[in-house]
Amino acid sequence: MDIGEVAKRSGFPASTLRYYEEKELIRSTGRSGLRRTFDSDVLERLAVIALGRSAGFSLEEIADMFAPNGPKINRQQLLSKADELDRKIKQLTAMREGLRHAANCPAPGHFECSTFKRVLGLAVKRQRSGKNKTPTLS
Amino acid sequence: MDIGEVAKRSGFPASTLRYYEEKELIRSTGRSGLRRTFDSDVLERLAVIALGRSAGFSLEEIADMFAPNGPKINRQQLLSKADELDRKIKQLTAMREGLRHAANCPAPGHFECSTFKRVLGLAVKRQRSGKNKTPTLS
DNA sequence: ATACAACTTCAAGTCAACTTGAGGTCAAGC
DNA sequence: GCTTGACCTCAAGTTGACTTGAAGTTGTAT
Repeated sequence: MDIGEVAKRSGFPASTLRYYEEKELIRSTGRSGLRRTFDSDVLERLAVIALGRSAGFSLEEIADMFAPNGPKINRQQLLSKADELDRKIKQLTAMREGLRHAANCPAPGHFECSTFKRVLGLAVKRQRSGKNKTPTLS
Repeated sequence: MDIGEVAKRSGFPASTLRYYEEKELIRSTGRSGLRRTFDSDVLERLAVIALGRSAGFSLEEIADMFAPNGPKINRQQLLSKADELDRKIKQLTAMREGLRHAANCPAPGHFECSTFKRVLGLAVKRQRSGKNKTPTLS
């Protein structure tokens, strides 16, 4: 496939695909003349990238997930990413419930509502360990 | 509390807190001399912000959630944010499972593994409708 | 054969979200 | 009463993730 087709099928603009290739998140399998040709499995990779981005992961983190990282796969890293996702999922779930509650809570300043607070309390439950990227309440 | 205390308790640097105030994501309740004073409930707001950011929401989107938006609360908006979160949670769950599978899948190129692909297929299941921010497979 | 739409590179531009720095103010402890 | 450290403002700088533009090349349809 050429870049235009990948663009159409993935939803990413061609410029982004070139950018991703430069950043080594995807690979073109060759050239036909000047033009890149892509193997169709690039679409799956792009799906993972889209997923990861929407989850708030940086391109670098996503690249890490793809990384063969030496001769051995870094299962440990994958698992720890999975755990990270797990925590994020719990937080998002709490936040979702908080929003749903807020949406039909009579309190005027709905972010001050006690139910919402409680839910948040659960979400932000002290998860500090060394240097964490995202700030947490103490 | 002064800004230093908020910084310490929230994990956000003071510079970020000033920035957030400027962007009207948080409010200082007054000044003591030059110095901002914050009400302790700013900590909850900051927790929501941290949560939202980690979920990949922009500051603007988060601000929208806080917005009283006229005399009436925009429940509709909150609910639609909740739904958005719900979709995101499903995607993240799929990705988490994918990662866990990949971590102990014998396949060499683990992102090419069929189980993982299937899981992804579910995650990215056509959710297009008008202009969506995040690219999707067709 | 010619046109032209779709590709190419490379440099520069943009935007969000912060951070840093210079230069200044102030409250509290010695 | 003076030093000092934590605060202040405002402008400019940084980073990640792209996008845009200029200038050139090429596959494909007429």
